[in-house]
Amino acid sequence: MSLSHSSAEFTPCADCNIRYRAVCSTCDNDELAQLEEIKYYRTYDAGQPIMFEGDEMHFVGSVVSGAATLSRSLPDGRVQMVGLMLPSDFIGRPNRETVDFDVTAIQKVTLCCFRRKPFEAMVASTPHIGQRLLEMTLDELDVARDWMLLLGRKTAREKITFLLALIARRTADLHMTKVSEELPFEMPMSREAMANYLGLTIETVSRQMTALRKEGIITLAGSREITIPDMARLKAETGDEVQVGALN
Amino acid sequence: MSLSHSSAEFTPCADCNIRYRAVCSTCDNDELAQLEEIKYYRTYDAGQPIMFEGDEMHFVGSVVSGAATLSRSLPDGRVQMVGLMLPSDFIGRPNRETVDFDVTAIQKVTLCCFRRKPFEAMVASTPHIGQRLLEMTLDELDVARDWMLLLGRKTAREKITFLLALIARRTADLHMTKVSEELPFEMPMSREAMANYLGLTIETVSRQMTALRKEGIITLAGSREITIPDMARLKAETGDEVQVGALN
DNA sequence: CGTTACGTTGACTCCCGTCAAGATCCGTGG
DNA sequence: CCACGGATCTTGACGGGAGTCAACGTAACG
Repeated sequence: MSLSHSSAEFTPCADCNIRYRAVCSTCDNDELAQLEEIKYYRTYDAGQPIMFEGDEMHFVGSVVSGAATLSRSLPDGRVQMVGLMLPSDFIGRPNRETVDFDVTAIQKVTLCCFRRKPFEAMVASTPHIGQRLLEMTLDELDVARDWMLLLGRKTAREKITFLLALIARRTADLHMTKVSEELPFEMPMSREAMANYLGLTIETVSRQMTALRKEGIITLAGSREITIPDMARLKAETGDEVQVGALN
Repeated sequence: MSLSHSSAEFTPCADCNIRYRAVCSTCDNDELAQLEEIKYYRTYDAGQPIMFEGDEMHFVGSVVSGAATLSRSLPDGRVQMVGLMLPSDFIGRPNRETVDFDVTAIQKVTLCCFRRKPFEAMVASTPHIGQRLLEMTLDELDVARDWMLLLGRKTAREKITFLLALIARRTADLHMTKVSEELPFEMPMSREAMANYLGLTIETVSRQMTALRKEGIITLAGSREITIPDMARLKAETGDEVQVGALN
């Protein structure tokens, strides 16, 4: 038999790399012990589906490592990414029977899963978890609203440069490099995923990438190895910054 | 002195029309009494600003009647609506000092306000409120994600017909009319608000409305009085439905 | 009746999507 | 090791949908 996922080794919560950022970050030791009872790990390879829209939701859980996407589609096949789930992000919704978007691994991803029913019981009995979940959900809502501004009002170039700046910044944060100087990073997603994130076609994504390269705003080595020689110059293209030197 | 808002008569929570849907819906009598201590009403006329992005958030609260919008903007003035707040919806975010979008009344709106600090204390001490707030926030996130699909992937015509169907349905729900037959309703927002909702220009909105009128999909009496002779026909234009009769 | 805000319509432009052809990368197997 | 095939990415030609700019209509209101 070939499962679409595999189980991974058990890590004690105390040693977990997302211990202080995930839904469990405000739990005390007793609460962690309870969670440890109902948790298990799963990993999915890049490209593998994790859940399908309409499926029964058997578990909820946190992204421990890697990346997954949430996406919604129209009946004719158009797809829009609606969530990019990175380490510490929480997937699934308590008190909801079915999944309401497709969840897909875009990199090899490890999830810390909780069976839904016991988790719901814990949310009800453990205010800490509910409070943290509220905080995280409000943050996600904020992100979603910025994303709406991007989808509704930004040009293709602004969308692309915004995404590049976002990923570059996150990579820099992760590696503790300073943003001031030359910034090389790897794009964690395909052109198609970028297009679905930004509400564009892959052709437009590709053309914009080429244009940015030709203008020297980015350097490409292969399609995913990107260097940003001048972050300010990139940021100036996102539409988010006031243009200081602008005439009028 | 002319304030941008006025205070409204006090209504006991027990008599409130959003008693069973708002953030307080799961509160018991004691908890309601506590809320009643810190609540006050405010009304704003159509078009009036309620909060500005960046302002200190002095209060949070529920929409009791009327409608307000949340919107984000780019420095050059482009605007995207990111929330449409209707009766029972909750405005503001506990544990956040500043407002992060503009809040504007689009109809005469009455808010049931709670001073932020005491409300935060209640959220911390009253699990009921936090749980309800979590539920409502998750619902909003769902709405935001559908909205992202609309903004990123739908055509102008699909956007418009979706919005018309949405408002028509909500009006029908409110008046308990059956959706089967001819459905007249009033658009609660200007062409500009529609454009900001949909990520379009007012000209495109106007043109699409005219086109729909000429095709007999809607009837217009004035710019806001709309009748839908055949709901199925409107829905078929939204892109959300599988087209049963479609060849291939 | 003038003023002002709001909505409609037209002419034109251009950005981005569509369709199609190549190019590049990569894993698999002969 | 190289050939093959498929997936992914790039590039080009082209067209159309939606934006821009401008003029005009219409409704609301003092």
